Amino acid sequence: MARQREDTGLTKNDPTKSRARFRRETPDDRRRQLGEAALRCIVKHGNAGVSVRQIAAEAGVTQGLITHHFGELNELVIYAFDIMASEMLQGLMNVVDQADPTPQGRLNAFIEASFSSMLFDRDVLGVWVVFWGLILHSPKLSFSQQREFSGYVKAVEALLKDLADDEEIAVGDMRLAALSFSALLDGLWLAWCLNPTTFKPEEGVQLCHNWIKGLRLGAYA
Amino acid sequence: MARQREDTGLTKNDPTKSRARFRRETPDDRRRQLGEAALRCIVKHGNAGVSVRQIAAEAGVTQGLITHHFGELNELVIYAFDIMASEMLQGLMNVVDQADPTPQGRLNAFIEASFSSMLFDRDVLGVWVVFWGLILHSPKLSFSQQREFSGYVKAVEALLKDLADDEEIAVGDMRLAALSFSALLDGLWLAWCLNPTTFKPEEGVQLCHNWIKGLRLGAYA
DNA sequence: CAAAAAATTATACGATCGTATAATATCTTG
DNA sequence: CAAGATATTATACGATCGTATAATTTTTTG
Repeated sequence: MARQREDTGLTKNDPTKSRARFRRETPDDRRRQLGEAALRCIVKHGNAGVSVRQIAAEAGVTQGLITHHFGELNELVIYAFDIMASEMLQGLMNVVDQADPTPQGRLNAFIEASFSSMLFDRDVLGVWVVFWGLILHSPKLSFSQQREFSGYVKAVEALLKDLADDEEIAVGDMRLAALSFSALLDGLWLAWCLNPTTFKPEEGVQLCHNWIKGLRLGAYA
Repeated sequence: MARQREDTGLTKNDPTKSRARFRRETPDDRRRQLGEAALRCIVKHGNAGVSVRQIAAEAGVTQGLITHHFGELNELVIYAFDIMASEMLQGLMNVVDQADPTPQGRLNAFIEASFSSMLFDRDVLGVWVVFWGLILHSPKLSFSQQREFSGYVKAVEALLKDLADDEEIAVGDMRLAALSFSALLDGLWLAWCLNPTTFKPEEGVQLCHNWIKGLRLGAYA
């Protein structure tokens, strides 16, 4: 029996303008498009979205392109993770940099942004959860995550250190304090996304301020 | 061309003793065995372990049994989640109940157990991460998780309330305080499992005590 | 001990999966 | 404008997936 031709699900890659049937793109551009398509697939279908065919279709391209540009699917996944992680931290720090340039103002902006729809979003968590699962089983991806997490905690540590310096708060180990605050943020994020009826984002903001009050009162001296 | 017979991968289900080729079990027993086999598969292979064939092989049984006892795979997954979640909370509370029966002793035991290998384990997180991913896309599983999380936070709240009553600590909203402490624990757990070099479990315990010190100093009044 | 009940196996079907290979189309360059 | 470089498509292969169905085996029961 003859094998049936596979359906590519191809829909896009419009040359738009010329009569060409597809457009050639710079490897960098195409890789970026594929990375972003991968993120959209993960948002839509979770782990099931991590698939050569689905991602290629989402990018409006045939499957072979992924092999061509990334060798294997896992490499595309790592690339997509780096896109997402860096964009997220970038977005967060942009908000901070546009805030009132006092230690208090910057930290407040960081907290508000953390509980805004930019991060406090089930779709966003969904993507992270998929990556966490992969990180636990892929050394390469684990390495990327370590870089990302280190950058995040360092940013938090800088914010807290500025506050502590400004207000002369005694803190024994600033790295640990930053770790604690990061963990609080992540934990609240996780809890809310898994079950948004548990508490309101404003209550999350309040709890962050309570944590900072503890810092001010010397709980971490 | 004739279709090739599928390999069942069957290895167990020994009748051991009689000459029977397989053993009939109570539906309850078999369901439990399949649930535990599912958890082992998830530990070993992450999301990829959630598969009828792999779970059946792990349980030493053929695939049809899963359809027979659960109808569809998703139902088995929900059952496995309930097994894991209830065993975890149960194990935690057993430790607490065997501790020095003062509010301080019980809370300390809870913290120590949270950072012991019972929970602070990459394999354990790996299972949770898989379930989180499924919870975000399965309403039925989401419902199970809400029950589980509610029970967990209530337990934390009871521990904190006993401490606050005993030491006459002012706490504005005990539910929110418990939510914060739970989030801290979860966040540290997540961070450490994804990258165990970030901090030492003892440092995590220290951070919990710092949080409680903040509570004592009135940060949540 | 025969017969009914139901737990379990056996098998099949159609989908989708990741990757490899060769053909083809587009774009750049001389 | 021809020709080379390579981005892209087209196609194939074998594996695994979830579920449905029917045959078989064990166990209970009358």
